Amino acid sequence: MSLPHVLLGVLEARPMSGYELTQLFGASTRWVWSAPQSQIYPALKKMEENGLIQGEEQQRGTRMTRTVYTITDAGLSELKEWIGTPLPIPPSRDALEVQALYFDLVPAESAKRVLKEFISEQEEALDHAEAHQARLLAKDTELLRERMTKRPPDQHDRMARLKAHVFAGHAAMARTRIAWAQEGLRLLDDAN
Amino acid sequence: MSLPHVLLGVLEARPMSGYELTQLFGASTRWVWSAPQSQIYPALKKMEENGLIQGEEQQRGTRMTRTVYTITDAGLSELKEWIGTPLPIPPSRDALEVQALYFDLVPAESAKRVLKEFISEQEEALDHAEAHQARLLAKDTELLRERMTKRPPDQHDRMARLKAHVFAGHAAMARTRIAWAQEGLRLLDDAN
DNA sequence: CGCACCATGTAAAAGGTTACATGATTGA
DNA sequence: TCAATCATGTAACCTTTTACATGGTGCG
Repeated sequence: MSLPHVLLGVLEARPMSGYELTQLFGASTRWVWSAPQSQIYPALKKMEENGLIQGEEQQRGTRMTRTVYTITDAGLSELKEWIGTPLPIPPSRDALEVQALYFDLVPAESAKRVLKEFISEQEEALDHAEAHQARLLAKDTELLRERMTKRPPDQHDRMARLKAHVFAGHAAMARTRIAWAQEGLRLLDDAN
Repeated sequence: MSLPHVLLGVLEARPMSGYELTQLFGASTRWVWSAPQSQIYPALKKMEENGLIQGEEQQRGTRMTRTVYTITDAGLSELKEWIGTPLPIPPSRDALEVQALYFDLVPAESAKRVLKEFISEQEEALDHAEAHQARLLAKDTELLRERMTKRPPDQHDRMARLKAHVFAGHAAMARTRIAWAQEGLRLLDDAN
């Protein structure tokens, strides 16, 4: 039940088309949420039916139209209510943990290959999170600027710090995971 | 594609019925994987069709039967291959992070309520992970004992340490998340 | 003209959740 | 006899993934 709320959160910054949203959510494992295009267009339609957003058709060139969606008052209050609602803990389902649980069944080399690949992915995630955190603290992202224009300047610092904190968390998690995997490499090397 | 492998991993310890497996995977958000009963029975059937496990019907009382599944050689090699295969990074999809990204839209009190609930869940997870880690290091869990009976004693320490390491990771992640949420509480309290 | 990008959809399948349904056994 | 637990399934629904499908626009 979260995708609509994530979309509302983005549209709170400014109106966007389905295409723009697919770019944001697409491919990049890097942002806080990911969703393919095939999920986004139907979601937008349903949200419009429910009155959470309002689509406006715009002409592009002669015979191409794009629909730009704006969050409605109803959408904004739905979003605010959701943000303040404690959600049920999602069930844990981490395949790497399962693999690690059974590392004793395979040659140390195989297990180490899995961990090393994981470490390099997490290092990339760490870099990305730190970079984004810095950009937010510097108030140097497009969406944050859009959001700030609608709010009194004395709130801008707090907005930036709260958003940066999410990516600080991302980074901290990546560091913890890397340390865990490195300890795993050490354990695998230990003579039995 | 992971549920069958998780089931294989458990059945590597000893043969079990669908019922026993549902107990293990049930409800408890606490173990490494969770799955409802309605997923487990069909999965077992399919795995038997694929020759990964072998079911044996046992009589219970007069007119009740249970099917106990044993991992086959094919199942064991499938499991081992999977354990050594680096898996694609799952897309990030953490609803709390999305909420936190928009905490500036709601009263600090609402946001703090969400974080506090999260902290107490994570504290519980932390306790559980530490306890399980200790139990594994002490070689004091039923399944680990079963597994050790099939392996030379000089491997037992390594088995226990590798499995304990998974829960050490769980614990480390919980600690990181708690620290993150506490920093969030501080930021929310900061005057704008 | 051709290529990169803009723009929007549908369909099929897989994975997961919740609810419904049924009955036997064990022990207090 | 009553309740807790043992034991196994199906059905409907929702979410997510992968793939297919189509065409316009802008620029070099």
